[in-house]
Amino acid sequence: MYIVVGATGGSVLLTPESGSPEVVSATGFAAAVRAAPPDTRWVWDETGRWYPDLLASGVRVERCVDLRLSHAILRNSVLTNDSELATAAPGPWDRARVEKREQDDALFAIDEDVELAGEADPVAEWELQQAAVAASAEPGRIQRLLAAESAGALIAAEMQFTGMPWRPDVHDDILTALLGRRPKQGERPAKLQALLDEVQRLLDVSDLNPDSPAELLKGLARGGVLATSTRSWELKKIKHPAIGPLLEYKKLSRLASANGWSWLETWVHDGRFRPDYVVGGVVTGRWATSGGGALQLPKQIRSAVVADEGWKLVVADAAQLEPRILAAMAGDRDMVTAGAAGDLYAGIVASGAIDTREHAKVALLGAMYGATQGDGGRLMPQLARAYPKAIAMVEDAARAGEKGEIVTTRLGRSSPLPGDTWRTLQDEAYGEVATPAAADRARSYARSWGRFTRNFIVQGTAAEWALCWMASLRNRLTDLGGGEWFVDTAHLVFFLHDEVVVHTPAHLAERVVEEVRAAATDAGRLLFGALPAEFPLTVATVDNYGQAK
DNA sequence: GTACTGGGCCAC
DNA sequence: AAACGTGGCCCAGTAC
Repeated sequence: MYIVVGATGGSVLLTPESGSPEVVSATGFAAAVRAAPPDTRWVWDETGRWYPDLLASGVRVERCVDLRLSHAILRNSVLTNDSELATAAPGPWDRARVEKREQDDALFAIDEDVELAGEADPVAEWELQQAAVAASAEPGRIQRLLAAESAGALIAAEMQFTGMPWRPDVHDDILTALLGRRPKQGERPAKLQALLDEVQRLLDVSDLNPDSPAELLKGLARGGVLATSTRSWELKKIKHPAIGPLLEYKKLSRLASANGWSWLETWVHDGRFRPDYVVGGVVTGRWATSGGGALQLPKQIRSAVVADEGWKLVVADAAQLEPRILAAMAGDRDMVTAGAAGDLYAGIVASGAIDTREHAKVALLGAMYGATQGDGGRLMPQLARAYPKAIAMVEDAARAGEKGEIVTTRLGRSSPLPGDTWRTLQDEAYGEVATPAAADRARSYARSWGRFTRNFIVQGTAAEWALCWMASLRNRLTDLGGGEWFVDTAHLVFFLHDEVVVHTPAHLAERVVEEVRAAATDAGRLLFGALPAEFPLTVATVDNYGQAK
């Protein structure tokens, strides 16, 4: 049974599947959720607008429908493109998510432009969405995607609520060891200054400014070092005594500016790092984060993520996820078999298709990214001979993109159409006044969009697998129990594309490991049914995140 | 002061 | 080895 949640004035309007609507206060809403049967599906406009307050009141929601996220999928999906929802003009359900800051300003207060009584009525939208799914050629497919996306929204809110355990003292120790003591505002950390002094001395350029690429290039030139750019991998090729300390300066300088003391003060509070996850924030369906750079935590500082006393971190990542997704969605049994024993790349070598593991890896990555040069590009024909179905699938996706067509993931997330510039360029290339240069440019843009669609189907389907994995894991962790929710129970605290971190009481850790693996099997079945595609995990039970991998 | 862009680098 | 996908963030430089 579902209950649609809407706002009316300062109150909450609850419209159940059967029975009459009810108006409750904000606090009454939390009580109503607590009192409802646990399998109630709460249908609301946006999870980030309702769930944080419920969590703060100690109320957990098992299932929801996030109408905004679902709307975005249904509007674009080829599986529902005939629906009333998809053919209507863009409306309030197409707006961007409510920013967290705005939510803080006005918790249950309603903005004029998102007034729910009118055209943004969640009851009407919910009906349109159900109709769109029901009329779809494959309702089960899109249904699973919507369920996974909404579960993801709940998980994102819960992870932000609990936060990832973070020890500022350990972080500070790491910074101090690498950079020296925390400097005064506007000063360079001691070790950075020492490295810079050395670079300037070795180049004999006393005013070299390392922090501006353009200035650095000029400074290097004055010291007799001719570089074409200041990229680390370019500088590495140059033999000069100043290059070593310069590269070290760049590395440490990045750490200081991106994840240094000011990051710590801004993003870690009360021993927790609480990133703002943006579910479906990437076109492919991957998550993004806003603020704190949670998806780019450098390995250098991961040991500051320390389990609480008496707790453990279970860190699990899906090994070679994207190539396995490619094999499974293409139904390429030979490639699936190559991955069955554990290491897919080793399996490809064992099958005789490619000579070394390293070559197998770059060839496969090249197939998914659209490599044309280097080892990746060179090995493609070999890979295509050994695994024709898998390679044909990504090649077809690339050809579709080059023609400006839409491609779709396993569960039904469709790619956007290329923009106006793209179309104009293509049209010009075939027009009356076409020049060779225009044709080249058009071809280059077309190929570029082909690489996007090629990657979209794999990355997007991998994102679906990861959502199903997490959704299943969340249910399994709930079933594990252990006491008061979050206080005594294992829960997700971090997600990174193909990797999860569970914070768990130490005595539950072994069972969490089993559930994480079982959830991966669930995800494989949800996406690929009976096809025996393996999605092995690397799992580590550790005291700090730095010990994993 | 704010808004935007490009260079660079971190993650997957 | 360095060109091949998705991002975010920081910084410097520039335009307004």
